[in-house]
Amino acid sequence: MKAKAGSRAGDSRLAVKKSKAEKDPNKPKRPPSAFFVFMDTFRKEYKEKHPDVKQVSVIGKAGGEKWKSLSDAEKAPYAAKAEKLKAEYAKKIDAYNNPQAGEASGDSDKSKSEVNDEDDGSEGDE
DNA sequence: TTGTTGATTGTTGGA
DNA sequence: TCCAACAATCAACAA
Repeated sequence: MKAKAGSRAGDSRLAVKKSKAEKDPNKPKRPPSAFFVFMDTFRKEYKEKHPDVKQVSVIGKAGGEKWKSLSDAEKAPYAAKAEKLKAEYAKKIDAYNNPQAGEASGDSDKSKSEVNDEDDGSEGDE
């Protein structure tokens, strides 16, 4: 799996920093994948167990190994959250691609929709 | 002082 | 269909 990682490592981030200024401020950021959602929690736990370890590289490796050791059931909650974020990202991207669509609808004053995504009621899936 | 690097995986978007 | 770019994090080092 390192085969692909090799390409990304370095080049991608380098481009990010350089082109960051050229990025569109209105463009929504990509939603964190299930792995990143897991990492958010994992980092906190790792820091508690290893307060001396502050190297993100080390935490990243540890998180990667832990992630692989997790079962689908363990990843489920993280994947579910990632999907939710992905759905919100889709809406933002749609608004970004069609900014007039939202204005034309006059949703500006009506901040309805969204929000309720927390308890949309689809929880009873399992 | 400010900016980049280091590593991880997943997801998305473009070609 | 496949590849490249980008998402968070933060100490540490370099210019």
